[in-house]
Parts: sequence; structure tokens; C-alpha cells
Amino acid sequence: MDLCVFPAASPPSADVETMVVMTHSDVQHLKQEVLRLQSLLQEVQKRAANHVALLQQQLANKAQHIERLQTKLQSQQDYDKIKTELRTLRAQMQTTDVMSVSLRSVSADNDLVIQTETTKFHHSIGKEEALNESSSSSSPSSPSLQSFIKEETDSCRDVESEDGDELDTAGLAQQVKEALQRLNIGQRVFGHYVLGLSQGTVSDILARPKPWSKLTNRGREPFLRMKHFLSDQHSIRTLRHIQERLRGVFVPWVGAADVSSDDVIRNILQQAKHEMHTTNDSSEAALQEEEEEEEEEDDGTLEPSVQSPADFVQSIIQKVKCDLDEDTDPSVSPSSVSRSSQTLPVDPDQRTQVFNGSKVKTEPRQRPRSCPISSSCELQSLDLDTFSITQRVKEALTVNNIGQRVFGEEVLGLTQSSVSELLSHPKPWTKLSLKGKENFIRMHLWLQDPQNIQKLNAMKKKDQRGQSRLKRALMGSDCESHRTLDARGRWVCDHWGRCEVVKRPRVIFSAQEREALIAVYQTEPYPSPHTIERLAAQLDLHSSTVSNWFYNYRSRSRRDGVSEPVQTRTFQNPVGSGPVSASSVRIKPEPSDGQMEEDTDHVFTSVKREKEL
DNA sequence: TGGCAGTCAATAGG
DNA sequence: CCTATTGACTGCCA
Repeated sequence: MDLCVFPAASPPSADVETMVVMTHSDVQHLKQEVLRLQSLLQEVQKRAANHVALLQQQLANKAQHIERLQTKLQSQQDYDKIKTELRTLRAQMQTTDVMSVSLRSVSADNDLVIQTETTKFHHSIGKEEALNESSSSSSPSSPSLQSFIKEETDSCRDVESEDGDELDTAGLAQQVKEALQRLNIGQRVFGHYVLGLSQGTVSDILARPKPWSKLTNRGREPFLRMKHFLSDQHSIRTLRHIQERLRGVFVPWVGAADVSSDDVIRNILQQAKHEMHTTNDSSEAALQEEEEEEEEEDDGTLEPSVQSPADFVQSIIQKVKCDLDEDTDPSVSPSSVSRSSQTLPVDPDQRTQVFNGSKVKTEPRQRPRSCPISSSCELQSLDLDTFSITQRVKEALTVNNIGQRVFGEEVLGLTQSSVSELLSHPKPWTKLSLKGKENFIRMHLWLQDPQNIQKLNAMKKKDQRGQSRLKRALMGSDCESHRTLDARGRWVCDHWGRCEVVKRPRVIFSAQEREALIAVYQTEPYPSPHTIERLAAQLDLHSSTVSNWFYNYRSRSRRDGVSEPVQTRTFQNPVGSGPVSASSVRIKPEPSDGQMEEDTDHVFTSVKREKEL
């Protein structure tokens, strides 16, 4: 384009010349372009090759890993060992420890852990949600375990520190970080049980480990413990149990804490088994008060087969692996996510199999595809196409007339709203946290279950019965309280009788308020506390409401792939369901205060005026 | 303590 | 009765 700016007033001959020159340079230009593209192509090819090599490497590793996993799963005797050890320790503690009260509860706890563990992936953990309560807050220390780990640490410390070894603190910290992440153990739990430190301190130590030489004896202690922790499978396992127990909440289909691949498998297994035996707990639990009826549920019969745990794990592994190969369905997932497997062969009938809709029976997934172990990834590096999964789930639900609520409650352990969100705004796999991935793994497995629809339909029926009963029960009581005025003079009614204790009414922003908030967001997506205060005051809202709004708005903008602080005047962000790719590249602007004052003040004043009318 | 991910309950709209 | 949206909350991390 810039070639066209030659002086127009040249003589004809010169004109031709100019043309020639132009053409020439055009050609040059094109040549360059071609070269560029070629090199680009090469680059891409190279990268692809690298990637393939990498993947192959990974596959090899994974294969090994899986093998290890399998053997590991087969031999579970060490649970007995842990059991006895913990028993012993507990006995010790009981005699020595002063904190007898908390000890008792903890001990009981450990028993549970032990028990559940020894029963190897069995069901039945479902019903003690007591733990949930004690979990989050401050857990007044679990003396037995802590001392268990401590003791072991101490016993080793002599050996370790005596030999004057310089520890690589950075490396250690890194390893610990990775381990925690892999095992889905929180820093808080780790800090509390292993280091005897708070989460904040742990975070600090892990993020900025001081060199060994600069540490005092006391400062070295956490690193010694970390080192020991890393090398001691028992501690690791025990801690993991604790974390899992603390996280609690077992929902249908899959267990609670996700995590490292074998954990995922374990949980899947656990849950699946759980489901095979006890069919109804969480959802029923809510309704239990009112004479629970026909207990021995239907699904027992629905389950395809009951296998030995080991077999079952195998089949899960196989399943997921197979599915990795299948899951890439270009027709469904044009834009998003899955890269690594994109090129794998696609089975043409894969979709029909899953939701051959109307007929519940279609023996799907019985594909005798061999799925060689060596050619698959293990769960840890699982790369699911979330978009395709949600598409398929949506379709399956629609076709079979199953609501999000039922699906959410029975399959994911989530509410309808969460399901809705999940299905209509799936995040790319890579952007998901472990917890977030769990939902997709569940959906994925659900899609594979030949009886998925059938089971859900059964659940649905049951659920309906339960609900009408619940409704009846509630109808009688406090229905007077249904209608209450909320702070803004709107009626708040409960649809069908779920009379709740009167809560703080939900804030509903007016269009003007929203506009004002968005206006500020455009210039200052991360407002300072001061700005928030001021905003809140000006809009006559709680400051927590304002800051919540900013959190949510940022989060949802990210989700929808709306890049951060662009100036727009539209007040509703377009919900782009398109590729969400670039959403994560966020620039976090300095929360500079005051710059928005002039920009937006007029908005506030007008809003305020409106409110006063 | 602030930011974020994941959720939930309440609500809007079909 | 269903799905989508949205303000609020929890737990985690740095």
C-alpha cells in the first residue's frame, strides 16, 4: 500500500518506469512474503515435530506410570500398616497428650480414614459430613498425626542434619510445591500438619526459600521436615488422606478430592463402587426426614457389572484412555481447546453412540477398540475437550429430556445454576483448576456410561416423588412468610414453597447503577479500596457489594473472553461463546486511585438523583 | 489481605 | 418447570 505514494505528476515514460519499479518491489515484497511464510511453515513443522516427539516421550512415561500405578493399586497392604501405626500412635497420644478432647475427635477421625482405606476403595464414606464442619476452620490440630509425622522427622533429623548436608532449599521448596499441587494438598494442611506453620508462612517459604547457608537452625527445620516429608510415602499418604477427609463432601459418581492421576482414578473407582452398592445418599439425605420409601433402589440392577477393584481401575483407565483418542471430534469442537489429540483418528460414529438419544439402550461405548495402553495419556496429563464434552452433555440432556438440575445433582453434585454455567461457558481444559477439571472428568465418564440416561431417568422419578412430598410437607407450615418486601420494595416470593428463613435480600442493581459500575470498570478494573468505598457511598451500596461486583465482573469478563479494560460504552458485555482462547492474558493495571474521578462522577450523581426519586 | 476459581441461591425469562 | 444470569460466599494462594 505504501508503494502507491509516488508522485503522480511524472511524465508518461517515467510513469511506466514507476510502474515497473512498483511491480518490481511488489514482486520483491511477495518474495519476501513467500520466504517468510516458508520459514514460518518450517518453524511450524519443526514445532509440530517437537511436539510429537514430546508427546511420544510423554506417552512412554505415562505408560510406565500406568504400569506402576496398576501394580500399586494391586498391592494395597500398606494400608494395614498405616492402620496399625496410627493405632499405636494414638494409643501413645492418649496416654501422653494433654489435649485429650480434640484428640478424641481426631482419633475417631483417623479411624475413619483407616477404615475407609482398608476397605480399599469401598463405598460408604458418604454420610459423615460432620467432618466438613470441622474442616475449614482452624482444625485444632490433629496431634496424633502431627506427632506421627514429626516423630518420624525427628528420628531422621539426626541422621540428616548430622551429616552436615547442605540442603538445596529452592529445589526442596519446588518439589514440595509440585507435590502439593499434584496431590491436591493445600498449603494450609501441609503447613499445619507437617511444618507446624501457618499457610501464609508456608507460602512464603515455598515461594522465597532462603539459601541453606543463610538459615538459622530454626529456619532450617521446615526444610528438613520438607525433605523428610518428600521421602516418606507414609507421611504423604497420610496427609493426603487427611486432606481428602477434610475436603469431604462425597457426591455421586465420583469422589471428592480430585488430584493426581491415581487419585482421580481412585476416587472414580471409589465412587463408582459406592454407587453400585449404596445408591442413594446425598440426594436422599435431604429428604430423609420424611419417611424414605423404597430404599433398595433400582440402580443396583443398572450397573453393568461388578468387577474386582483392580479390574475396575483397569477398566477406568482404559476407558479414559480410549476416550482420549475418541474425544476429539472436530465437528463438535471447531474452535476450542484440545490441541494435542486433534490429529488422532476420529471414529465417525462416536457421537451417535453417546446420545443416540431416544433409545436409552443403545449399547454405546462397547467399541472393541483395543486402546493400547502405551498409546495413551494418563489422567494427570489428560486433556479433555471441554467444549465438546459440554456440547455432548447438553445434547444428551436435551434429547432425553433430562434437566440440568437432575443431572447436576446426580452426576456432578452441583446445583442447576452451576451446571448451567458449566455447560454454557465451559472453560478450556488448560484454564481449569483441578477442582474444575473434576467436573469435566465426571461428565466425560458419564458420557461413557452406557446406562447414563437410564440411571438419570430413574433418579428423576425418584426425585419427583421426593419433591412432591417435600412440597406437601412444607406447604403446611410457614407459608405466610413467603412474601416479604425486599429492601428495594420488590416482592420476594418463593416459587413453590421453599420457605426459607428470611435472609438479607438479594441486591439487584438498577440499570444506572450497573452502568456506573461498568463505567468505572472501563477505566479502573481493579479499583482501590478507597475507590470502592467512594463508589459504594455514591451509589448507596455496601462496599462489599461493590467489590463483589468487581470480582464477578472481572471473572465473567475473563470467562467470556472479553479482554480487560477496553473502553466500551455498551453496558452489557456481549456473551461471546466463541473461542475463549486469549482470555487469560490479562494485564493487571495499577490500581491507581483518583483518575476516574472526573470521568465518572457525573454518572454517580445522576444515578443518585434517580435513586432519590 | 486481595484476587481468583468454583459454587450457590435467588432471580429473570421462556 | 426449565435454563440463564448474577450477587454473594468459601477456600485457596501469594
